[in-house]
Amino acid sequence: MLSQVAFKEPQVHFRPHQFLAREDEEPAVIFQIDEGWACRYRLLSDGRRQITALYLPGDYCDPQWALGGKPSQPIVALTNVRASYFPCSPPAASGTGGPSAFWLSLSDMIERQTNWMVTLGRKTALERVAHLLLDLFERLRRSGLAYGQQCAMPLTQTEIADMTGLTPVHVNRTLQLLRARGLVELQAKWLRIPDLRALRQAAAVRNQGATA
Amino acid sequence: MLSQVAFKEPQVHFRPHQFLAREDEEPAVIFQIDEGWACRYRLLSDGRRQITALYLPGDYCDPQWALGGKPSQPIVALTNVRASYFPCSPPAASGTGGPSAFWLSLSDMIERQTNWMVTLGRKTALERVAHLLLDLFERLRRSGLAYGQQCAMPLTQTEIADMTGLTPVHVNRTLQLLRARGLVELQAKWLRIPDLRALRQAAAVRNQGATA
DNA sequence: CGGACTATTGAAGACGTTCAAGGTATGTGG
DNA sequence: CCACATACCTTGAACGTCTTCAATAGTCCG
Repeated sequence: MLSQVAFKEPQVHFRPHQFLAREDEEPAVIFQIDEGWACRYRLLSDGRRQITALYLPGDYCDPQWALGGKPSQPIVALTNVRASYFPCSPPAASGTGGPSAFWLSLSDMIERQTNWMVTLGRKTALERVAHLLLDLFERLRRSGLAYGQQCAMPLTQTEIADMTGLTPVHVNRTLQLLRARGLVELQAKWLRIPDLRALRQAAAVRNQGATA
Repeated sequence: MLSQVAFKEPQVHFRPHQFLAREDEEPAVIFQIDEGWACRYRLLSDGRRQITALYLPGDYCDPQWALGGKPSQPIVALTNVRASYFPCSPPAASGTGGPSAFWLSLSDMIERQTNWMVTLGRKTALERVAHLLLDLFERLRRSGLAYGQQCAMPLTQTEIADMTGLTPVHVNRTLQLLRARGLVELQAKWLRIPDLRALRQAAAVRNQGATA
């Protein structure tokens, strides 16, 4: 599939549920998502699923592959995805002054992963869902994909459950609680956050610098 | 690699509860643990604590610092710790054939972190504690610090609770369950695993290659 | 020997799960 | 345009795992 080399940036498309990478398969390339959402996950033998990373436009997928080793978890498209790709060797190796954007993005991902360990280990359902919605909004905003206080939110409640370590039923009830408290407006795959500060507090996350 | 530097390496010692690094403080050096255990954690405003990484002998602390950015979580010694240290720039940048041991260790750490997200999000108390003990044993064994089926286990039940996202009380009960089922023997800070395969199954982890 | 931390036990309660059913939206082919 | 299928969302009730609170016993170390 990837063998077709184009003149410009090589690009590739995926439909929902299509795999960008499979478990234990040597990755041929690293993707950069141009449009759409994807996720990495692990399935336990009895069907329990945990999503361990979400890839949004601009994200590398997966930066870790540049360090060597096969992907231990599959990556699948959640929506239609358009992506560029390039060889697995780190783009423009470090050493040239500051760390490149690529390595910074790896650092970001590790940081985000660490924050999620805290959320999964110690937070209530409300805090978990709040953290997720907040995370999505702020990442999309940094990429210029937020419009005022709004952004896209294509995840189903089952997918939210698999990110937050809850059941879909309880995610449903938790979203109702968040709506009832006026912390989020969420409908038709579109998210609006009336009061970012309030949601941050509800998510029990450290106050990031940017408040604008 | 780093442990084989001929001339005297600079070394430091830490006592239990002493900080190796504080939050938001520019790290001056990267440590390599020579002896003892340390951990990274985050504290929520109401006192909930989640440990997000455990550093055992041989581990770098923290490899992520080579990518730039300040540590967002403190690192504290759990036991007496002896450590070497060196500047934060990545030791012997990559490009010389395969990735260096340093980068592989970063890759290991990311992998371990991802596995912990699955455990914290989707596993029962028994599976969590089993996973932790298994993880410790296998890491120590790889460093030659296991003796047959046994290894040191200096963590208190409260520390186990802060790793597994449980309460100390429930950790206590879960350990009793593990003992009653003959999956672990644990006393006087010493761990024995009678049947590694059985414990792996109880932990619901993917079967690693090495079974010996 | 005293004090602080660690481990253990019991009882009550909360948060989230499970099971089951019904309702709503979306897309497809006739 | 409708009938139908599939996925997604919503609601209720019962249950279970883990938490919380509280008290006692054990261990370490000056």
